[in-house]
Amino acid sequence: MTDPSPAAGKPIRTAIADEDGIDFAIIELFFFAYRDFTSDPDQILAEYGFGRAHHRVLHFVNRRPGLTVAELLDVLKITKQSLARVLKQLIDTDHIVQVQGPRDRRQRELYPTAKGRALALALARPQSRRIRAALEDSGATERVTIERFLEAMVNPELRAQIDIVPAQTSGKNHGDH
Amino acid sequence: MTDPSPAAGKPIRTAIADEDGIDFAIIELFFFAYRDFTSDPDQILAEYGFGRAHHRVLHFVNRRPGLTVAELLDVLKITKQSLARVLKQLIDTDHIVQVQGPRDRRQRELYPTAKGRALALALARPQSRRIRAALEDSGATERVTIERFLEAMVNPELRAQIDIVPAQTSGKNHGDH
DNA sequence: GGAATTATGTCAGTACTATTGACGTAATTT
DNA sequence: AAATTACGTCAATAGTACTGACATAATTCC
Repeated sequence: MTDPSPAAGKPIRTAIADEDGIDFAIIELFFFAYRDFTSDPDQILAEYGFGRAHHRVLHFVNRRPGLTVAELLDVLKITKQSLARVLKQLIDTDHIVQVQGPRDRRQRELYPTAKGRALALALARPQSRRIRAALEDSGATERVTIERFLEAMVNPELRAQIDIVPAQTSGKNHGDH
Repeated sequence: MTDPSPAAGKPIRTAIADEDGIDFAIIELFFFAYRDFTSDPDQILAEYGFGRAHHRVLHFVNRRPGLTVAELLDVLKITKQSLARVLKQLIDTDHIVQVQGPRDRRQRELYPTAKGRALALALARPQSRRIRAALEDSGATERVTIERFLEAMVNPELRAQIDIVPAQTSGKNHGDH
């Protein structure tokens, strides 16, 4: 069980290099960065018995209040069934409310409650703090550089969704490219 | 079921803004970017009946050939039980071989086979392509800026692990800080 | 040498997130 | 009136993770 079976291939003892010009450094960093990035809210969510799926729903309902279930499914790229349980829990715990669509009464517009808004903020706070610290640490004076890079990492056909994000109520906006 | 129950909070109709200076733009971009970043290898993995966990194991075994099971657990920050199934499958399919530790015979050093090396490369290729394209698209001439930012996003105590990555066989290395 | 510790493997049970497929209801569109 | 759309729900399944417990072999400590 310890030694490879006779048929098995021989062990390769050299580390994978930048063969074919593959950027292993950034691939790996992206993994570590995202894992730690999500670990902050995970701890808060656990107190509520929630998971990451709840976070994502809560985030987008706060970002685009009034979006419909179909729109939410499209943004999250998950199935109706996957959303169902999570959304139901958020509604039952009074973090999100459904309002019948004004034009189309089949639709359910999703809005955060004050409670849901507060939780979304609490979840985002440590993430934002981490980002700010990282920008300072790394000496990236240009926040925009990071923003553009991340946006360029997203599939082109999805970038439209991102730009849907409404103009902020604060004065800050960074153009609608 | 459509209208909120009487006890429920009222819907908040304004989008969450940069309240408290929270960087929602980058939070959201990070989510989209990582999702698309992982979607490329996911498709390849599906052909083998593998998932993301297999990818991560394969990646690190290729990056640090000869690491032990304990070291792998430490890097991935998962439990022995979570690793077990995935590692077993990779060994059974001849992507990874175990070699008894030379000094400590309790240890199992993990090495990729030629097959495992090839799969790791195939999985990394589209990811690296996406990164390169994103750097060009976003006009980020400084790859290092992105690298530093991502590294700064990682928990400080974990950065040591990242630096363990051995010097590449190619001439390229970026200091061993 | 014997005891404690370490490295690994395995078993049982559970949780969360996700999937596909099917079906039902109400509302809108054709 | 018929077809389509939006939503909700049921059943079954998969992948990844968890905790806790236990076994074996090898090493280290006293």
